[in-house]
Amino acid sequence: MPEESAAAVPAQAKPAAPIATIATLGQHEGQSVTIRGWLYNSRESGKLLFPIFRDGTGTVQGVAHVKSVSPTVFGLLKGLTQESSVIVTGKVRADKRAPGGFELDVEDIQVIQRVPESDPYPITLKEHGVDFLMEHRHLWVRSPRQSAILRIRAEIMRAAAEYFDTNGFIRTDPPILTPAACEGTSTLFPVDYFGDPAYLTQSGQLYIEATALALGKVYSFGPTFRAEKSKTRRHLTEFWMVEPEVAYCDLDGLLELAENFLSHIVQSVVKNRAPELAVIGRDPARLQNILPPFPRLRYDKAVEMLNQAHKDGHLEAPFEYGNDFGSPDETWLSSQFDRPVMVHRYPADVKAFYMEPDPIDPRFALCVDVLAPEGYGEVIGGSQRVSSYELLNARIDEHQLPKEAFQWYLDLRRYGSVPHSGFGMGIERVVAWVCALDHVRETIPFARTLHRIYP
RNA sequence: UCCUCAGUAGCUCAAUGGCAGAGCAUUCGGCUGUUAACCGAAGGGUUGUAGGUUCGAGUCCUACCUGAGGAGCCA
Repeated sequence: MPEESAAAVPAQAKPAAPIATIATLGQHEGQSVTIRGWLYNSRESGKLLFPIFRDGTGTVQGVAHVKSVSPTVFGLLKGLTQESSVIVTGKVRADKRAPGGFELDVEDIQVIQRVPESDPYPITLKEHGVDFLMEHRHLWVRSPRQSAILRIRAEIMRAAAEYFDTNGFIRTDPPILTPAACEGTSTLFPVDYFGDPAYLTQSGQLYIEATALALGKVYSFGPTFRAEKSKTRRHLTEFWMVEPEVAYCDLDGLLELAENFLSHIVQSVVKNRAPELAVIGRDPARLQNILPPFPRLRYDKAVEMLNQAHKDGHLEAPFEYGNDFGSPDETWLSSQFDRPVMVHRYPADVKAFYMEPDPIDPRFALCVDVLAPEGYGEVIGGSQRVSSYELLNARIDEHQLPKEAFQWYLDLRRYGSVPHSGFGMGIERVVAWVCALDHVRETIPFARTLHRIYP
């Protein structure tokens, strides 16, 4: 700790009690412990005070009676302001009335910084609007609900990396600054690269195809950027994506990978983040059900379902065969299953240039979209990649992509081309689904959306 | 880019074209088991901006600004 910080602590005797976190108070029942945190809220009833402390791991209610603590401690606690930082010592006591099962009988307290009444903490315990909360995101993340979501996000990211790291994948992160588009240039953020145009990556896929042909099984994990002017509950301009790419893997192998990967992530959250799921009110029963195999659904069959749904009045617009699914279509489809549904073999015309055509019927692409249940829609998009040099070359021409920029990508088909497959999974959409959130802006510490880049 | 909705106290929201209001927060007082504690009192306003209609505009009209939801596109 820097000396300035140490000097800011009131000159009192060091607390004799061991440091503990609120999440592990149950291990210290009957003992005195020290909590380092903040005042979340305070209820006062005359000579009896109920300060609620938080420390990032949870919240606990303290109890302080005027006769049970020193006049100094009582004076510090009485009228203490929300979010003042405190180091508090007290005895852990089991109490049926406490939401977490334990209370803290306060013995001593140091106020590290007292929030002044003249400039109170802006986020009260009452309701707030979206705009206000996003303007104060740097403080909003302190709320128990937001903290729990960020803990679940961290678990999802940890479990994703764990799955690949323990299944023979090598992490190879692609560049974030790129010379050209992966699929067209309209949705890229341009940057000035020493006088030359460059762009922030919108997918690492092309690069990890290269490392997959070097290392066999690889994955990347990092931020991606899309300058799409989308204003919906599932879009961010900056989001995190995890992308595996596997040499000698076909579409069937990719589907197996996707269902095993996704269920590992969800089961890890159920196992390791049960308290957080409880804080946000998410029923773990719906998540425990997310086990392989996931249902497979051909595009043709999905279209039949959508047409029937339109006839039955569940969907407003009739679905036109050959199109990609719109948001309402995806939402309806994904709400028909109790686990993620894997829609495969879309018409090649509506899909990306690098997707391998189905040898049985080349009008369809060997691709898959994994739609999360409960109406959350697409969380994974992937495909088997074109492995033929001639076909890929022709596709690049058809899509009028700059041939020069793709020479290195074509090299992958010149020298030892093999069937290979991969997918991308958007972390924020998975977090939104696992946490049952209304909007992805709560799934990332500082969301970047259209028209919002502060704080 | 298009469609729809919203902007009033620090926050969440009321106010038939006719005196600018409430709850929370803040301040003061009360309360020995409170669970977004409660009870009493006080302070707090250029109604997003600029025009217009009207005896009179928070309210109606026009433009703009800001935000939200959705479409398209995507993970």
